[in-house]
Amino acid sequence: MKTILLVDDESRMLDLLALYLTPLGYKCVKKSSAVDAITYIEKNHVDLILLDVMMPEMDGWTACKEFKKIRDIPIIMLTARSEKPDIVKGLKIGADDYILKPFDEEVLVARIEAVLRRTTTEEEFLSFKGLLLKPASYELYFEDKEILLTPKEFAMVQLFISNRNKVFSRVHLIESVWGYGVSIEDRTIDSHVRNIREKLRRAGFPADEFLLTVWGVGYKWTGKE
Amino acid sequence: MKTILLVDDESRMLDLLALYLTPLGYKCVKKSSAVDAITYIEKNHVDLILLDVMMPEMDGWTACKEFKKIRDIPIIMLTARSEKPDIVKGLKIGADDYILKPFDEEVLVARIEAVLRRTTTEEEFLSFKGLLLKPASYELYFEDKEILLTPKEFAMVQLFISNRNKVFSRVHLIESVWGYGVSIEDRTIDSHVRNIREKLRRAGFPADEFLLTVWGVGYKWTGKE
DNA sequence: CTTAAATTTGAAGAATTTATGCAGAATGAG
DNA sequence: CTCATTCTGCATAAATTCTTCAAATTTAAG
Repeated sequence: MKTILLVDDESRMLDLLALYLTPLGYKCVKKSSAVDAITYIEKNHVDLILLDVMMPEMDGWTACKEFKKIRDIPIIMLTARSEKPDIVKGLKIGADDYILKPFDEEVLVARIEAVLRRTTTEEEFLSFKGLLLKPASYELYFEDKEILLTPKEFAMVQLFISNRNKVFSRVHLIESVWGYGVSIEDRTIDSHVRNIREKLRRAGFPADEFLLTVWGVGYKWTGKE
Repeated sequence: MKTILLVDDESRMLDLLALYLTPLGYKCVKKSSAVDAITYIEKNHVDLILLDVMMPEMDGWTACKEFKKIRDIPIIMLTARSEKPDIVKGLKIGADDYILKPFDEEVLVARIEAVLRRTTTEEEFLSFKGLLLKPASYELYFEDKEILLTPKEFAMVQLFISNRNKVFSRVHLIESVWGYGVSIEDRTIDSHVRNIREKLRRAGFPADEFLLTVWGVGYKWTGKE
């Protein structure tokens, strides 16, 4: 069962959304502020966030960025404004889609399903030759020894391990880990790769055999099973 | 380079779309009817279709279904800002996204890139008499032995193997591998060809039988299967 | 068989890309 | 606010690839 986090300052809207979605088999969690939502996300599993753009304390754009910092959960923005800059803004910040208010049930459901369909690939944990990566708790182990990774490092390792043998260009890495439209120097990627290798090595994992440099192209994690 | 097929009965709209997209490096193909579009799709590679909903002979919904029958190409519908139920209709039929008219350049591009990013499939591979080339991982094998290629070498081998029996002039090779407008000596091509042959030969693959010199013209990769 | 043109080959410098050390900036916790 | 961590990116060195030249060789044609 998928969990959808509803974030809106109007309780009427929260009720309405839950009314539509609960009968379809979604577990709905209502939060009336971004702050509450963040607190919830940090400790619970959420499959999708429905986020109202216009809220008093923290606006939707800021909230969206904050959510993405914590974990990469798909976000659909609910916006009353149909102005184009906002749409672009949302997509660049990392929103996966947006729905214009007022909406009708069909639009809502179609959008939600579309987003879930294309983002649902999360696994409980990833393992690779003694490495055990738990996305939910942000933990990485090598033979029961924990390797402490920073958020960026973790995101990169996760991306690599779940896409083995695929070469990622630095641009691609930036888009995947930092998000669309973020400008980061290529050398910064190198720095993170170095740190990852270092940490893995120090834990006893032969990083140099698996996290490879593809000269002139990017990096890839090699190896089968 | 990605190819975008533009389908609209209004030539002004076709021109406008192409005007936006061509400078961004997309190859645009304009068709003024769904029928023409279908004919084109059947015989050509297309990465994305921008499809206007309102057209005289065959409407966008029908067209969308017809396109999907031929091949699963991502489709973005261009739809008037008024009709909301249509959005659902489109998504259910198989459209990947929609753009409301009138749109501006930023929205258009953001949408297109978003769709391309999430529909671009990968991990095809090319094989040829014991050779196995994997573009996604930048790997080339001959009978389970890996052959390490540099970026230029890899691009050339990929080009040759995917265009067997076709003669490439040095000028053509430069345009394909280095890109338009890059000035490179013809001899440089020869050097790369030599290095490729050398590496293949050393791995046990009879390169001299397949990567042939066409005297006075260029090079070609020969062979069927 | 001879000659001119094209290609192959060897070698080396040029150019590009990556690794690494380091430090300031940004971020987050208390 | 202060301190610790993380992020970012520069500078330099090291590694790899790219490009070109020129000599040797091969090819096509008369």
